[in-house]
Amino acid sequence: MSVYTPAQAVEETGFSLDTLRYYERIGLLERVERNAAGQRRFSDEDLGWLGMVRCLRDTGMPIAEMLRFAELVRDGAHTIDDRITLLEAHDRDVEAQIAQLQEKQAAIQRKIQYYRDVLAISGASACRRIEEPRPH
Amino acid sequence: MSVYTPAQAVEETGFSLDTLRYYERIGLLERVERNAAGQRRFSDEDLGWLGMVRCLRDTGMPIAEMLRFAELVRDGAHTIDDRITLLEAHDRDVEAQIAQLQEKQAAIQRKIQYYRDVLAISGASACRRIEEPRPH
DNA sequence: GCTTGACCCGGAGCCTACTCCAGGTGTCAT
DNA sequence: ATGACACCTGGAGTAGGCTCCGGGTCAAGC
Repeated sequence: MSVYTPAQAVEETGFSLDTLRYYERIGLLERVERNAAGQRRFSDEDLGWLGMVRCLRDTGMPIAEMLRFAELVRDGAHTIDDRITLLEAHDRDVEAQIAQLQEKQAAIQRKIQYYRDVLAISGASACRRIEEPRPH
Repeated sequence: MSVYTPAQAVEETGFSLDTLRYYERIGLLERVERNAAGQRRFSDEDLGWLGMVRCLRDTGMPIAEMLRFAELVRDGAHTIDDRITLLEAHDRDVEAQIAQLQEKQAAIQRKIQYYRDVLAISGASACRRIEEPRPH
């Protein structure tokens, strides 16, 4: 059970201090404790939650939906079904993102190979003229 | 060698008409032909390029970098090395995105499983008290 | 006792990538 | 010939997600 200064929270979470304050303002992060001087002291729980936020954010969940999730968490144990439903939907979403990235990546790699072929042909001394059927 | 009305181009590319006009304005798409009445007539080449743009956009390339790529394409065959370099960098970027998504997805799935376990335990009649070590 | 540095707050500003608007034009069916 | 419709233009506005600013407060070292 330790506490963390703002600088330490930045270090641990990878969010900027401005972002942490922003998340607190919009209610994505519950009001963080303050010391006597009014400075934030983050708890392990805060950092745990921020880890979850990072995970959701990095997988493309919009803030509005993270807020819905935060609300469910705040509302207690009887929302666990709903949390599962939300996370499952997001999981499917991430799955789709991965599939789409892989598909487009293959296209990019084909394009790279196409360019390599163009270079190889134009470099071959026997063949000075270059056909460029798809010029981009 | 066919031409496409704006509505057909929207259909084929999946971009909105506003987006197509926006891309033309910023130079991501070269000036599209107009008919006598001033209306756009998209060519196969335009649609091919837009396919590339969609691919790059969907894999997270920012517009500024797509503009760099567009410039290389416009500058002709001697920029093919640079195009390969750019696309290879992007390919690595996409690879990293996929890896990161997979990693975070695993964390989400663990969280879902954790919630399922909580439900299972709290549902078991022998055990009314719920331990929630990580309450989110 | 004074500066430096880390932090506070509310509010304004910014960047990206569109998206919408107002007013106008050409085409076609009724 | 009169709508309805698809489209045009330049410019303004929007949404999401931060990021920066100005003015102020404490604590610590010199």
